[in-house]
Amino acid sequence: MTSQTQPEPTDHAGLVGFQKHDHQSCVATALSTAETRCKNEGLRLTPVRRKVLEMLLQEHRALGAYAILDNLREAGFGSQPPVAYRALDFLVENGFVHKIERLNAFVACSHPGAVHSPAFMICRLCDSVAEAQSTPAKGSLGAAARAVGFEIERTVVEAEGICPDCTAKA
Amino acid sequence: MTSQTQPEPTDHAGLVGFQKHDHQSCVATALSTAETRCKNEGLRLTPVRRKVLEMLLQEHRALGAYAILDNLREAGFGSQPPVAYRALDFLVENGFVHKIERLNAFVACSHPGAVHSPAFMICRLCDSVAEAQSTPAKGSLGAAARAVGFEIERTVVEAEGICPDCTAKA
DNA sequence: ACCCTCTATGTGATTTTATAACGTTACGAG
DNA sequence: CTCGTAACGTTATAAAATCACATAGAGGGT
Repeated sequence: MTSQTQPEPTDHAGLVGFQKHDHQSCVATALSTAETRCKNEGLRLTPVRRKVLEMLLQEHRALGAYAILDNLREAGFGSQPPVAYRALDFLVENGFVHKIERLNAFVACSHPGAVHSPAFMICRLCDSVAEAQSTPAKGSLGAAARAVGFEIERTVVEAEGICPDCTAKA
Repeated sequence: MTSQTQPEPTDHAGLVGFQKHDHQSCVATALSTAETRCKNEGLRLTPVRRKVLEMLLQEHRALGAYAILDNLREAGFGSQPPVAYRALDFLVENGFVHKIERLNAFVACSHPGAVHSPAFMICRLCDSVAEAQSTPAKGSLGAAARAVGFEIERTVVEAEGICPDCTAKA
């Protein structure tokens, strides 16, 4: 029962932003980039945190905290919710991972390094998630905010729909 | 204990989109507009649903499902979660209410009638929520979606920050 | 009016998501 | 080495959402 909620060995692994790519090298690159950045900035990419990031990079889709926790347990880490949530907090705060509010789930960042305000495309059929850049302050929302004097600190932009793969299948 | 999680009698009542207005008449108008629309479209604005909508119109901020439920209980309706969630489902499906994903909470729609894709400004200090229009398909997200062939069905756009009122106070 | 059906409501139980609280471990600065 | 802090592990609990099933009500056809 312990792995009941764990995702299947994914077959989405070939997609980033719905496009094929060499997934193994993409994971490896992202991990080592993260390691470098942590070293430079004095952040501690501990084993739990690293494992969570690796797991999320491996899947190009959003995983719930409890799916992540199952995976951690199997890897020999602590098995209580705070273990997963703390690692996720660290990764989110430092921009390695984003939370998808719509799904109460988490994805690895596809544009590591640069500060950015991400936007997501979420396929409601296969659950894959692609990350794009958004410029929320520039559109009508930004205009509205300026008009009333609202100071934007952070934005959540998530589009739900059908990914090209699923469109093709149908 | 039953009203523990209920919101204080609000002092946000004077604001829509962070602007002063005659709140009582705004609530009354919105309610009767909803009634008319339901009649025209054969929708049933039952007592529970009406009560939930009224409650959300009264507060110009997001209420959690359990705060709503407390209020329903006090008004003599059923007191179990599905009562609130079902009313909310109806109201959201028909555009009378929006869910704020960031807060797992609900607000009355400020632009009833027209089909629209809303955007929200959420004050992290006072929790007030203002609704604006967004045109997600027109910005960089829309461009990204078209580029990869993602078909957008629905968008979540939520800005978190400080409202003009709270800025003034600080 | 009656029955029938479909929708909505009420309730208990459970699942899923997230946090609080507290003791222990271990890293890193001095 | 030792001290302070950050990270971890665990128990417990809170908050958000859904499932399952029984009852009540509204509206249509006759």
